[in-house]
Amino acid sequence: MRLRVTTWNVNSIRLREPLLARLVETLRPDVLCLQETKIEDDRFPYDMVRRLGFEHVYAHGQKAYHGVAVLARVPLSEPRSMRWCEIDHARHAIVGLPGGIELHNLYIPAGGDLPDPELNPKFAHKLDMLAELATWHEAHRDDRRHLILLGDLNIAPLPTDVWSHTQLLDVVSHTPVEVAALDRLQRAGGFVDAVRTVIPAEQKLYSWWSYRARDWAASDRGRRLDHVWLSPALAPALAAASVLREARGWPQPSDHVPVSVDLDL
DNA sequence: ATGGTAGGTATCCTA
Repeated sequence: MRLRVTTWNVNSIRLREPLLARLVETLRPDVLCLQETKIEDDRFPYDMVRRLGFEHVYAHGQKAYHGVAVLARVPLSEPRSMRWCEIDHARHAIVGLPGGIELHNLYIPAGGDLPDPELNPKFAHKLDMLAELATWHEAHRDDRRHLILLGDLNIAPLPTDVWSHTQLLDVVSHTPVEVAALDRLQRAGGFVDAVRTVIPAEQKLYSWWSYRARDWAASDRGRRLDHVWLSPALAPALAAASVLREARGWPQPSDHVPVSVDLDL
């Protein structure tokens, strides 16, 4: 069985119905993981996503901010959420997928503008959530398990994951302290960066472009903030990975584009 | 160096 799993920060699900339809036409993902749905669960557009072919849905959202959801053509098991840093943000959905896979859909805090946890509580929250996740994965690691960790991690770890490594070293999303926190989480689960397995680290690769650019494509000042990681036992199933750059040019776009992997199970 | 845009909400927050 081949499973296509896609992650996409939609920046409001209510505004993206036409783009979700276009994504389904373009990629036909079997599992579509969303972040920044910005809607409470009882108002989630279940009918709309069912019309797009996703019969199985787990939404974990809140009003106006954050919110994650998993839409699937295949059955989901044991849907649940996790709460971190004793803050009630909807940032983490977990579901079981066929083949004994456990999927973690994450929306890591963006972290504000100032990269100093003493002065900026949003940056402190970002580092704290990453640290708590790392500790959790260290404690629960079992290399026989099939895990997918994906989502908007709001960090571009490699020099080629940003348009200018030197100019972004003190910009939140690419600071050394964030990259170290993300590395610790990756090592905690032994996770393989699926997209960089397929697309070499020498190649510039972005999944987000600011809305504020006059011409996002011409300036191309992007960052790779969206990731798909696989646990060691699942990594051999990786068959393909891609970033749908063209989606940034679709009408009324999200500032993020979909990132996908194909798994042969 | 600064400000630029988008989305949700209810007048300013977050990204």
